[in-house]
Amino acid sequence: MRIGELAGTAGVSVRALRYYEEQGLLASQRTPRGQRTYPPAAVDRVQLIQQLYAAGLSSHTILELLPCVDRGVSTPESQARLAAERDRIDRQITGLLATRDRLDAVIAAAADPTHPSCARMTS
Amino acid sequence: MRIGELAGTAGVSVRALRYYEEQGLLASQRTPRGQRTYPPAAVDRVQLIQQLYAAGLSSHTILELLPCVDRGVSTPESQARLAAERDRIDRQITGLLATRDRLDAVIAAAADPTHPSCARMTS
DNA sequence: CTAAAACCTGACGTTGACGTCAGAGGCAAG
DNA sequence: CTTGCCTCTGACGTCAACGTCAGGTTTTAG
Repeated sequence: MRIGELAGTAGVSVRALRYYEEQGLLASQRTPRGQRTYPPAAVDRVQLIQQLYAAGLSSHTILELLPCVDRGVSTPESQARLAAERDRIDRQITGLLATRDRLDAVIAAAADPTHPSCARMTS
Repeated sequence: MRIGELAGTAGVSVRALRYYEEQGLLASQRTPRGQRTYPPAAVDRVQLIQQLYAAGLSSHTILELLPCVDRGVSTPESQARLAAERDRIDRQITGLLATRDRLDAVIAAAADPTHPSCARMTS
């Protein structure tokens, strides 16, 4: 498949795919005229990259961990990095849970007429 | 308290506090000579701001939601924004949980000698 | 009183993951 | 053949939350 189709299927921009290649995260075959070609498996690969970006990993870190996550190839360094990122994500989840609960409490307080710390017009 | 003490207590930089004030997130009294002064409650305020930043909210959004979270003052717009941000955080948590589980699986696979998809030197 | 430390206001620099534009070429349909 | 869409490289633009530096004032310790 060509780059436009991959972008549409994986839900990212064409620019993003070229950027991933530039960062060494995504390989491509080239036609004799220089156009990029991808195997179907590239869709999963791109979505994995997106998932790791969404978790706050940088291009550099993803580059280090991709062989590990994608094909199980690992070194002591990548294992340590992997564990470190896992812990970071874990702390991030903990913080987000606390924030969500705090927002929930505010929402509940605003919806509760018996405890309006704010001015309500429901009379 | 002055800005340096607040920064040290709340765990942020002096520059960040000035930035928060610039964004309208943090008020300060001024001495006759122009130095900023804060009440003790500013510590909690700053930590709340930090918590919201860490949850991915922008300065603009925090500005909109701070009266709501901090003092329960709310409008229909801020309530909608609040619910939207809560849902976004919820989806973010879901995604992070999936990512964490994926990393855990990779870590477990690497530590498991009975299923080494990678090359191991443990002979 | 003096020197260090803290504070002030601008204002430019940083970083990462792309967006966007320019200019040139490639590819299937009619 | 040509029209219109897709693709290419290269390079500058963006945006947010600060970092950092310059040049000057204020507060504090001794």
